[in-house]
Amino acid sequence: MITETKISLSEQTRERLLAAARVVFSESGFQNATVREICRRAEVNIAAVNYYFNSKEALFAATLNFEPLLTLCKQINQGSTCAQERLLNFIHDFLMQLLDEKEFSVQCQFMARELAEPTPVLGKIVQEAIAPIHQFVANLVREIVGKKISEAELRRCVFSIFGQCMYYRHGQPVIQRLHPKLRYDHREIEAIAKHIGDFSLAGLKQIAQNQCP
Amino acid sequence: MITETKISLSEQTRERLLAAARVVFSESGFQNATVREICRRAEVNIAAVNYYFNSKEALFAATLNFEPLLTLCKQINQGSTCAQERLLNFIHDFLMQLLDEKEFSVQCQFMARELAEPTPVLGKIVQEAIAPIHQFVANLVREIVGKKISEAELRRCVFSIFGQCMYYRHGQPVIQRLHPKLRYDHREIEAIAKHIGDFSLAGLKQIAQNQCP
DNA sequence: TTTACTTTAAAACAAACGTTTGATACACTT
DNA sequence: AAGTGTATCAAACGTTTGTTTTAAAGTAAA
Repeated sequence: MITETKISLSEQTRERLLAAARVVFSESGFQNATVREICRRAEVNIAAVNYYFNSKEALFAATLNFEPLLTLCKQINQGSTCAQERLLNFIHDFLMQLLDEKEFSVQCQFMARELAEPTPVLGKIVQEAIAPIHQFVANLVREIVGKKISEAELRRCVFSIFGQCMYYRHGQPVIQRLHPKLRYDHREIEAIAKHIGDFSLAGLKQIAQNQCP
Repeated sequence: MITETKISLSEQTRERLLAAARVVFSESGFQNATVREICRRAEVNIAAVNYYFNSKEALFAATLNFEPLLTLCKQINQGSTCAQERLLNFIHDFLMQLLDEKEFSVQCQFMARELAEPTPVLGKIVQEAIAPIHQFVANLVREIVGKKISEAELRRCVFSIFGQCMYYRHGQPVIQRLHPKLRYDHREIEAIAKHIGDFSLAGLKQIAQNQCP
């Protein structure tokens, strides 16, 4: 049992490091985040990063866990509603994970940040998270607009939906200056989700009409 | 006249510095761009940056010139077509400036980059460029959907339009991995502009219906 | 207690950054 | 011809970064 205590102590610092890393990385991004700041918040020595993980980059990779994002897609797929309804649900849940600061879902923010400033682990993130949920939305869109849509146009529809969602996160520094009073509270996120949902469904319907006139 | 020669030589290095800075800043962003790289490309000494400008930041501020972006808005306003048509024109021209690598319009890319990684001159950029063109699009949207729309909903419409456009630039590293063959040539940009235009006009019509049922 | 191993700690390392220095070359004025 | 101010240059400065080192402390087994 003493062994367990020792391991658990060691695991404690490892976990503290991971927790602090998640926070700092999501706040400052991979590049701006410093190992010193992470260790300071975790209250561990600077050398701990290279002791438990081998590098800052490996620590960053270790903080990645996109399961909640992917289970979101699965759960929505299991719901037996129509494609339109599922798309609305996805937009809502995705925005919640993306914008709600209270909810613990830093993974989504990593994904968002990676779009703008790619890090060495971008490949992993694209493969494990971004590609699957893009595919998920692409499937929904194809169901909605019909199978006659071309690959290129389908891709643009997916980009239109993600672009609208991501702008609220990417543009946050700018949006904050344009509209200082705007806060992403629960009510605002609901309103944004409804807007993007309505806007996109109407857009998709138009694209569908363009395809088979 | 000898004085003129001397001054013009001096101006030459100053201009070479500015030109190189525009390129490097737009390629790598403010933070990632190094003074050494800028000077290397301009073929001037490192000290030139702090000699002609006082700092890297002031050099960056000196590269900013949003006139072409604002004249774009004015030109579109002078056209006497309907609001829908003017919005389509704006989306097209904006995307051209944003995505076309051949056309020399780094300013738009600065604006885009600033969204994701704000620099100390973000305030200036928001004030001089982003706020005006957001206002420009907001006016167009209000013309299209009618005056009953709330400020909040109007804001979301503008974000939807810019979000769609910006995603192609912000998401470029990711998009490149998702669709390696995709290139932003002239034809592709035209297709993107048409897609976002159709998608958005349909979205706006839907929002208008929501407002006055 | 002694031994072997793991974990922590402070300090130093090497590299990269923006910036500054001090010397040098040049053009122009007096 | 001497003096003045400007432009350029190589070199170094002071920080900050991720990483490594080296030794001490702690822990479990012999």
